[in-house]
Amino acid sequence: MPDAPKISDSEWEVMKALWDHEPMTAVEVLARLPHDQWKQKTVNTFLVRLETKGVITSKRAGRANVYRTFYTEKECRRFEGSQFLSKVFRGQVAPMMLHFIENEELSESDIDMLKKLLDDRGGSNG
Amino acid sequence: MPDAPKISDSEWEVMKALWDHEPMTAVEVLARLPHDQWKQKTVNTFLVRLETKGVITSKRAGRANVYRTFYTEKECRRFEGSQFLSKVFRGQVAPMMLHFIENEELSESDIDMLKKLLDDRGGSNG
DNA sequence: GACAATTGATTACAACTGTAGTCAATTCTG
DNA sequence: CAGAATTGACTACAGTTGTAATCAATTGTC
Repeated sequence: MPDAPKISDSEWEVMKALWDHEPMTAVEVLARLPHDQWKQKTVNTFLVRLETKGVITSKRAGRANVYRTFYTEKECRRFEGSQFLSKVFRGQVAPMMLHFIENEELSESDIDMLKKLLDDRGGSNG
Repeated sequence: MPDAPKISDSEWEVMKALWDHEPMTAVEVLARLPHDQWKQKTVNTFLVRLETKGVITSKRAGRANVYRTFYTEKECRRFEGSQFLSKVFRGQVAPMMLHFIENEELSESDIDMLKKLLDDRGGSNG
């Protein structure tokens, strides 16, 4: 998978809607987004831009365009994740993990799950 | 601490240099950045913009402006981190952690450290 | 003191983003 | 078929970002 192009904040919202229910028309995408977040035309613009960037594709079906994603959410997360890691945490994974452990809410079961995952990845304090 | 304003990718590079060695003049900031990344004038622009945004401050010292940060790296990480989390991982911390565990390099000692941290946060699989 | 060097202030300019509106073609509807 | 409704295409326009150059003031240098 080649590097996904840069997806803006608003475009990410559209992408998440699309990943959840693709394929969709522009009207359907709007309906899937939080109410009153954008006008229909705004969503249209985002879809056009995303297609221009090569992140989604479209096909005419009757009167409307039907859109579907070209990259998976996982792929885009990989791209954005490594960008974020290097920009904000200087590429240092452990400090980043520490940050999130300290700053975000983790349930007991989240913690258990993560510990199990870390066990699978090795280390000796399991 | 109020919410830090949005810091762009390039501005983050400047901020990291500043956090490491503040206070600095524009010339010193450039010297601290990876060689040939930007021209002096470009770095100047970033510093001006960061000050306009209220992320750094400056004081005239002789012929040059001396800059220092207004927000700590930790504060900015909190802001960017939660933005990233909600944008890319829909606010779900555990899937995000899982993603990084699966996609980024973690040394044995990183893993041990993280497990200890998780132990301190609770959970039963310690 | 005249000229050179330094450095901030101001200006430039295109691409990307957020947020739509207008125009025009297509398609229902009666 | 004529008018209404739908929907894509195109256009708009300001703010942000990347990337500097020019202009002007200040400060060394001989």
